[in-house]
Amino acid sequence: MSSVKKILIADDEPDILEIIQFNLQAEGYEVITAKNGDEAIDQAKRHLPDLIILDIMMPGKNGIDVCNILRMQPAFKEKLIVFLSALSDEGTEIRGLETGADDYITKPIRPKILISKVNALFRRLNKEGNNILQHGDLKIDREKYIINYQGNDIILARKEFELLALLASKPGKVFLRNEILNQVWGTEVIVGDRTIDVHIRKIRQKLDLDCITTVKGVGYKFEL
Amino acid sequence: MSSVKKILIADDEPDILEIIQFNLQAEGYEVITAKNGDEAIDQAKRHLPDLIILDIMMPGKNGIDVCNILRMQPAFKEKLIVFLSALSDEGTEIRGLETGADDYITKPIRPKILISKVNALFRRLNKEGNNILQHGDLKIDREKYIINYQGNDIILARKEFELLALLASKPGKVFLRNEILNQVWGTEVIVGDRTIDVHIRKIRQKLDLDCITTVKGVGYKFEL
DNA sequence: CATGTGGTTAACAATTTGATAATATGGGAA
DNA sequence: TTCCCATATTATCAAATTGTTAACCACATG
Repeated sequence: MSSVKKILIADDEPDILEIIQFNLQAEGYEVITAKNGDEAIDQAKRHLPDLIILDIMMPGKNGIDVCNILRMQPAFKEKLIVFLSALSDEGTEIRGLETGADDYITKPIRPKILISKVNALFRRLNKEGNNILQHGDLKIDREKYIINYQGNDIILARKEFELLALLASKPGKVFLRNEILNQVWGTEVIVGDRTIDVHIRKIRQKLDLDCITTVKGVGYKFEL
Repeated sequence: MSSVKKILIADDEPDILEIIQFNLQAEGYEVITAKNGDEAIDQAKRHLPDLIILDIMMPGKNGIDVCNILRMQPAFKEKLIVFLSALSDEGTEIRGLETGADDYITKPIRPKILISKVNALFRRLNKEGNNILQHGDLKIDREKYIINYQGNDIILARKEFELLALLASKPGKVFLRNEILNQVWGTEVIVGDRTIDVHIRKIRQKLDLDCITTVKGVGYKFEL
């Protein structure tokens, strides 16, 4: 299973904020809120949400402005952005879609439809074949062969990467030294026991983070 | 520019069919129509449209049925499918999205919004496999076999071009040497391993730009 | 036929990686 | 405490991988 998705909602009407937040949380999403455009940009940068729902009509920076600003930054080029607005104003709706939003939701909010749309967006995103493990601030992208911790890319050598990816594929599970050898080195190759330790060491060193626990006499496990 | 997109519209109400057809054609799309579900499936198979707009309420097979049937076939797994229905019936709307539709348009049709949505859908789709790849100052025109960097055309030989185009088709993704061989050279041909390196070298040389990263023991990736 | 281009390969250089040996550390049992 | 054992750490070296250059062949073109 992939990790919990973060959703940022920006709207100046507290009622709407609450309705959406409630429904999305009930669906298992992690929700962050913002009461205006500037706060939305702030929160977006801080939390790097997977989906951003922007009300178009907001005091100060409106939703379209926010979208434009965010889309300029690489971190938000590929994120999902959805607009929210009153059914009536057709003009802004069009501008919204042209700006590079991924969908459009009209008020009044119909919770079930909201949730369906959100689910559909994520489903579509996942189809794009993402191979990313995420646990907290740690992202392991098996396609890009990149580890990212708190926004910084960390480069691991092949064996190191594969070892970490294996352990992180089932957080909490203790992998026996044998399992590790089979999965990472294959059944053909025979290497000494210390070899694993050395690789574990290098991972721990490069990721300045205590995420691999030794279970003495058994093996290693990944956890935060 | 990429090729003209084909759109199939299925609705049992001739008026609506005509409105949509007129507007989309005015926007430069190629339009195919169907008056019911069976005809829609027929036309879809014949023309392989890029986008299918299905009215939910149709005599015989309804839109959801059609969607389900088409989605079963590999050729339509990745195509865009959009539902069309009266604003009122919330239940079917949800079922529609759960079925695997990409969006939802409510009647009455508002032409401008319809067009914006359609454009937005294609824009999103084009982010992936298009004929013109653009990343920063680098343009890769797969149709014309031309690379343009900061306004200057750069001439690459065919293999060089195809190799770069492949890597750039998924920025960040690491392509294994095997993948590269299969995609650029085909499965029949067998060439030595150094061949890839040499082509990579020539690309790096001609594009005075550090955009190809070596991932040792794994492959190469494109990124800025 | 001379010339140029594209594609492949061989040969060697440069670099990185991974395995091992040697040694240190730390927790638990006697 | 002292010993034992499993793991941690470090440095080192061999092997694997990639980079670079030049040479070669095929083929098209004038």
